[in-house]
Amino acid sequence: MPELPEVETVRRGLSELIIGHTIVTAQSDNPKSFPNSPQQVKSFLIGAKVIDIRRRAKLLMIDLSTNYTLVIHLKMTGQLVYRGETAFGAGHPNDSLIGELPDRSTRVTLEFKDGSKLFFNDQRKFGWMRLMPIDEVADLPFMQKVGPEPLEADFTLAQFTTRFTRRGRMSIKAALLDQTVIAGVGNIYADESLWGAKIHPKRLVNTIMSAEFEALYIELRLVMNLAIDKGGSTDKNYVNAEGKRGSYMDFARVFRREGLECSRCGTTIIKFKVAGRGTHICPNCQRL
DNA sequence: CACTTGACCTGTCCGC
DNA sequence: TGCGGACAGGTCAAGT
Repeated sequence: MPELPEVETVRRGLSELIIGHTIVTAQSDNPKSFPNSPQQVKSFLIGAKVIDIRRRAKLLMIDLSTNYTLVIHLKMTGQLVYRGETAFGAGHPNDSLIGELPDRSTRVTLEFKDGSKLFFNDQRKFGWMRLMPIDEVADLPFMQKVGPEPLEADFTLAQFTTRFTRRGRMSIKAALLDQTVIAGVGNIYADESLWGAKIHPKRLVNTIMSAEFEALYIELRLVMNLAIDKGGSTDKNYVNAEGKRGSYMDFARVFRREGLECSRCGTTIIKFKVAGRGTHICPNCQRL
């Protein structure tokens, strides 16, 4: 499930692959995945050149020479995979997680002038891409209320702690997952950072000590930066812009490790539900 | 207003 | 082997 590190990995990969390319055709099989009208597509997407690719929280924005942008949310199973005409042809040896494209989960296909293509795949159809004027992005309700970027250099411990104060009666895990508190945290990095900070996910925010907030602030940034270094986490579906897996799961300390030993104390890791999400902890390191 | 639950989807896995 | 149901989780709308 793409969270901040996965979306950032896709952003970096796509930046290398499609900036400067001109879109010549666009096809979609599903209006929910790509709701724009044919007229909008013809006027603002076809013939447009890719100028820049940005990320905010878990959203990607592919900025175009028409002053429009493709805003994209991958949700749980979305993939953005680029294929050159020859580099990843059928049967070509590579370590891609997926095969020939398009396949049955392909929702949108963009073709560039040189014949290469960008595929938006999404098994569960929760994800979407939407063409809109660049200067209207800031007006989206989500953009109005989303919290700060946790990896920005100027994001301080004081800001981090303050963001939680209005969520005092919520569990710390629910607050971490709340995009209006901090941007980009999902289930994987919530569990991983709480283990690192030795905080039980059900602890109410107003019981968290300042030293624990400091540990969580440090761990969250550590874990997300490591995940970006490793190209993100591939649990089931996630792949980067070349269709390849991320390797953070090889370094995960609790996520999807129920039944295995905690690397810090040897206690068996357990799984249960918090805030409606599958949650993994070391019951010895993380206590209520 | 603060917070929780259900809906959106489809593929996979488990138990009978 | 087939089948029903639980489960996976990001976000928004609806409900408490």
